[in-house]
Amino acid sequence: MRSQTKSAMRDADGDQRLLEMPGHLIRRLHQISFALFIDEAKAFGVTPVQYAALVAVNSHPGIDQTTLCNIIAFDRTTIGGVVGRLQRKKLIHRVNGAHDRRTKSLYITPAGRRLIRDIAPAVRSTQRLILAPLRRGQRSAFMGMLKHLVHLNNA
Amino acid sequence: MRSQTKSAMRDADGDQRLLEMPGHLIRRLHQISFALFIDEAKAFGVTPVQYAALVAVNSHPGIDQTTLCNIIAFDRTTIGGVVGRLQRKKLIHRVNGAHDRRTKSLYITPAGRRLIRDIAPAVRSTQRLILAPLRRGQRSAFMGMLKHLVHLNNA
DNA sequence: TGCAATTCGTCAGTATACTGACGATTATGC
DNA sequence: GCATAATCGTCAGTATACTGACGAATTGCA
Repeated sequence: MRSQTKSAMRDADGDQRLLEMPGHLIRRLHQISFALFIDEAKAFGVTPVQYAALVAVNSHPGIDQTTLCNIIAFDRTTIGGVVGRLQRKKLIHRVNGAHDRRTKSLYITPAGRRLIRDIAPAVRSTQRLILAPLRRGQRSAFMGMLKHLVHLNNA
Repeated sequence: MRSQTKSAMRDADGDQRLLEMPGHLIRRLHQISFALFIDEAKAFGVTPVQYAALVAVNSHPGIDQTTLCNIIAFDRTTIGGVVGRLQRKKLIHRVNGAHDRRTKSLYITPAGRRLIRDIAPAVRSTQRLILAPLRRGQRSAFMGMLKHLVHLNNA
C-alpha cells in the first residue's frame, strides 16, 4: 500500500472512515449482541425479540398486539410473526379481544412462564458478555449514554 | 398501578428490567440509526448496508464478494442480494473473476462514484444526528467504547 | 343516530441476516 | 498427477423490520 496514487489513498481512507462511523459500529454491535443471545440461550430456542415479547406479555396479561409493540418498540407488522411463532411453540396463547373485537388478547402459558424462569441465567450472562470488554467503571457510563441516545432520538 | 399484588409488581419490574438491558437498547439504537440514514438519504434510494458495500467496492476495485464481506462484516449470503440490488441500480458491475473462476469481481460505475460524492453530506448529517443527544465530550467517549466493544467481541 | 375518521391485525412487497447445503472450482498432500 | 480438502457464490429456509394498503371494527362528531 505504499506505491498507490494520492486518489487511491483517499479512497482507502474513505473505507476506513466508513468502518468508524457510528451507524456502522452500531449495526455490528447489534449483530454481535443478537448472536451472543442466540448462543447463550440456544437450549431454549428463542430469539431476543421473542424473549422480549414473552416478558412483556407476562407482565401485561391480556395485552393487545399494538400496545405490546409500543412497549418494546417493535413494528406493528413484525409483531404478527413474532407472536405467531410464540404461539406455535405454545409459550403464549391468543384470543379475540372481549371488549374490542379488532384486537387479539395475549396471555402467557405455564410453559412460557417456565421458560422465562429457566432462561434467566442465560439472559444475564448474555448482557454481561456484551459489556465484558469494557472496564467496570465504563459500563454504567456506556449504558447511560445508550439510554440517553435511544430515548432522545425517539422524538 | 397502586393496588396490584406483590407478584404483579415483580412482573412489571421484569418488564422494566428488559427495557434497560444492553441488548434491547442496542437493538433500538440500531433501528434508529438505520431509519435516520434512510430518511437523510432518501433522495438517493440506498440503504446503509448498500452504501457501505458501495464505498468498499470503490476503495477496492475488483474485490470479490467474500473479501468484501470480511471488510464490512456482512454475511456471505447476505451480500449476494445487496450486490444484486446495487447492480440493478447500475451503481456497480460484476464480472467473473479472471484468475479464480469461482469469484465475481466487483467494480464501481461512474454513477456509483457520483452517488458516493453526492450523498456525502447526508451521510455526515446522519452520523451527527445519531450522536446529537450526547454532549460534545461524551461523543468521543461513546465512540471509543463502541469501537472497543465491537473489536473485542469479534473474537 | 348515523356517517366519517380512526384503529387493529394482516397481507404483499422489499431488505437485511444467518444456517446448512450444494455445484463449481481451486488448493493441498501424498 | 490425482484424490482430498477447502473455498466461492448461491439456494432454500427461517427470522426480523418497515411501507403501503386493506377489511373489520370502533370512535367521534354533527
